Amino acid sequence: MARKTKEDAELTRRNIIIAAREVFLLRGVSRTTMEHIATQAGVTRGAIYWHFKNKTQIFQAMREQVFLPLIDRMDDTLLVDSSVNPLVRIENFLCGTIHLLNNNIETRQIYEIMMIKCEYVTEFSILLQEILQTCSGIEDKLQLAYEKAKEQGLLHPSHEPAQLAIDTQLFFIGLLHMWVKDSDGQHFRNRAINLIKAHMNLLNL
Amino acid sequence: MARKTKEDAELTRRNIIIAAREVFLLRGVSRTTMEHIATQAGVTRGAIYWHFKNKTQIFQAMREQVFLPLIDRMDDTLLVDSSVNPLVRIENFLCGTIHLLNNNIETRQIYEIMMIKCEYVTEFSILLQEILQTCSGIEDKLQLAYEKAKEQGLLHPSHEPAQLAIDTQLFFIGLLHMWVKDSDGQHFRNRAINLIKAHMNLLNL
DNA sequence: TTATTTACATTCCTGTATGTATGTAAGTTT
DNA sequence: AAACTTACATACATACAGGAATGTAAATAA
Repeated sequence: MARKTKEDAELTRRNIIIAAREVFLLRGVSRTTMEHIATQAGVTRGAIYWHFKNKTQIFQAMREQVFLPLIDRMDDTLLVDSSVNPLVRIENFLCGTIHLLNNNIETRQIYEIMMIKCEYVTEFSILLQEILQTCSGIEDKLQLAYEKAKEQGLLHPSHEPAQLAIDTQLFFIGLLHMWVKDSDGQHFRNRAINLIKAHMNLLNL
Repeated sequence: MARKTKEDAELTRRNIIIAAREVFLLRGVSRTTMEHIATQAGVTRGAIYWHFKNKTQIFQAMREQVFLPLIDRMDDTLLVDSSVNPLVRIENFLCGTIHLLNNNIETRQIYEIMMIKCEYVTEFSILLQEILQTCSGIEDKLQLAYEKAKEQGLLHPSHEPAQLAIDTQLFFIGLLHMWVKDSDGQHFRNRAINLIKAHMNLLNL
C-alpha cells in the first residue's frame, strides 16, 4: 500500500491501540500476537512495528489512555475546595468511577484487561509499583477529604481520617475487582452504587 | 530411566505441581512452558504429559491445594457454634487468613499466581465464576456471623448484617489484592492485621 | 523537479512450544 | 516365570511467533 499522510498515520496508530484492546480482552495479553492485533486492525505486522517497538509498548499506550484522566478526575472531585460536603465529594468520586465503567466501553475494557487479563511478570512487574503509588495517592487524597469532614464535625469522634481513608480505599479496590469479574452483573455490577452508599453510611452515625 | 513404584510416581506428580508453582510465580502462567516446568522438576516433558493432560490441568491441581482448605477453615472459624463473640470470630477468620499467607509459602505463592500472574481467558475464564461463587459463600457466612452479633446486641442498631457482610468482604478482597501486590510490605503487608482490627472497630461504636 | 523520507506491505529466517509417537526398563499381575 | 502394564525418556512433526531485511509508492522537502 502507498504511503499515508501524517493524519492518516496517526489514525492507524490509534486503530492499532483499539485493535489491541479488543484482542487483549478476548485472548489475554500474553496469548495475543502481533499478527492478531494486525488482523484486527486491518493492517500488517509491519505497520505495527513501525509505530511500536513491541507488545509492551502498545499495552503502555493503551494504559495511559485511562490512568492519566483518572488522576485528573480524582483531583477535581476530591480536592476541589468547593462548598460540597467532603463526605459527599468522596461518594461522588467513587460513584463517578462506577458510572465511568458503566458508560465508557474503553475504560471498562482496559480495567478488565489490567485486572484479569494481564500477568504481572518481567516487563510488566514494574507496573505493580506504579499501581501501588497510584493507590498511595488515592489514599492521601481520601484522607484529606476525611480530615475536612472531621473538621466540620461530620464524623463520629472515634473515627480517624487515616483509618477511614484506607478502609474506604480497600473497600473500593475490592469492589472494582469484583465489579470486573462479575460479568453477569447480578452480584456486584448492579449493586455497586448502593454498596458505595451503604459504605458511606457506616460513617454517618 | 526405569519405571518407578506407585509411591515414587505420586511423588513425581507432587514435584511437578511444586515446580509449576515456582515457575508460574516467576514467569506467569501463560509464558510458562511444559519444558520450564519439567526442568524445574528435574524430569522431562514426557513425565508431565503422563501425569497431566496439559498446563491447565496442572494449574487446577495446584489451585485445589489452596481452595479446599479455605472453605474448611472458613466453616470452622466462622460458623462453629462456639461461645466466642461473633465479631471476634470474624476478626479471627480474617487475621487467620493473613497469618496463613505470612507463614505458608505455598499458599502465599498460589494466591499471588492466581491474582497477578494468571490471565482469565478461554479455559481459565470458567474460574471467574468459581471465584464469584466462593465469594458468595463467604458473604453468606459473614452475614450469618453478623446476624448472631446483632441478636446478641453487639451491633449499632442502624447496622444491617447484610450490608456489613458485603462491606467487610469487599474490604478484605481489596486488602488481599494489595497484600499480594505489596511485595516490599511497607504499604499493606505489615499493616494488614492492624487494618483488619481498625475495620472491625468501625462497627463497635 | 529531484531527492529524500515516511508509512507501511512482503518475505524470509530462526527459534520455540505443543502434542504425539515410539522406545524401554522396571514394576506388577497371574 | 511369563505376560502385561506402568512410568517415564527420547525423538519427531507441525505450527506458530518474532524480528529483521527488503521492497515500494506516495508524501514531503529542497
